[in-house]
Amino acid sequence: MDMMNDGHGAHSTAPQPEVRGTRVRGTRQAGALTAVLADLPAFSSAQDIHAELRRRGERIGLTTVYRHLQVLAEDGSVDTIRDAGGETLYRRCETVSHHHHVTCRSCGRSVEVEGRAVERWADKVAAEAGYVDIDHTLEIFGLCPDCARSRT
Amino acid sequence: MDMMNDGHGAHSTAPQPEVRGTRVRGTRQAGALTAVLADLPAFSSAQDIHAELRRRGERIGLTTVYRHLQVLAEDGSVDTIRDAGGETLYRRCETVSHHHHVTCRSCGRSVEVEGRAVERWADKVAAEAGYVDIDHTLEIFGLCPDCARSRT
DNA sequence: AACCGCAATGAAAACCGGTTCCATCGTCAT
DNA sequence: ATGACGATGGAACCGGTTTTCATTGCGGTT
Repeated sequence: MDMMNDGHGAHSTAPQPEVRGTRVRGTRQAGALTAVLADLPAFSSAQDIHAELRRRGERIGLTTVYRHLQVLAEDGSVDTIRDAGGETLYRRCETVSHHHHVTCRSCGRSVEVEGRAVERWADKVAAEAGYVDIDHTLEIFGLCPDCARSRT
Repeated sequence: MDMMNDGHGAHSTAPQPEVRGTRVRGTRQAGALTAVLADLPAFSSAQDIHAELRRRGERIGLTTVYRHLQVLAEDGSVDTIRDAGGETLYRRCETVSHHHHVTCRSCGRSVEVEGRAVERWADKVAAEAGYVDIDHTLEIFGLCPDCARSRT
């Protein structure tokens, strides 16, 4: 049931891990994906990212895109959110600490916001109810200035 | 997503609405589903709800369960959340006003909590970023007392 | 009670995002 | 250059949800 993007469960693996002898290989595809992620300012679906890679002339399979995004998400290199349709969206992570997003439901652009107060609140109410091992998800959606304007 | 309320809230919008002539029909299936929802205290998937209906000897199709849950969710008669696997879970709504849930990730049982403070916070930070038409999703997961105990 | 129209139903098929298989490819240490 | 093994990717698969469409049955009418 649950075991996907958990709350940063395991301690990290460095960007370029090196597990005794065998190390992560630098492939053309991995580099291209990283490059595209660096360019995309908005949360995008794996399929959109794959399409963008193809648009740029990269030869890369959808499977590979999914695989890399999964790993990057575990690393904390990319943030993930679920849109209203349940689809997972990805974007390069800007800040390391825990944060939330205000995302444009039209274009996907988002800004990161601190959420310490909310976290404390969540932990508090959950604890009051007797729950333990608490985790939470919080996403804020709206229309960014640009999209709001062009929608008048 | 979009409201599909007929623009005639004229008379009775009761459990058994009858808007002008022929509209919502009182079917065996609809009743059974409502009954099961009334009994289930935890967030359950459409498939689980369907299984429970069958267990009770009801003849009802999975499609119908999905359709009803969809409508009830729009009505606000049932609350919905997404579990970690992206599956939608349903539960009868207890309080009318806006609220959030502290849900057990093991058994699905949940308690409703007020969230005015969080809402204000969400609206504030979003507004500061220039976003409008703000909406948000917030779910808290943990282990309920019972599940925490039996997990020693 | 018999009749009818249309909403409701539901089995099967379509859909869809995402994952797994596995044969092949390409990197990197030697 | 060579070989081993990780990386790749097209196809098959998976599971939840929606759509299709022929059939059913609720309810008002005759």
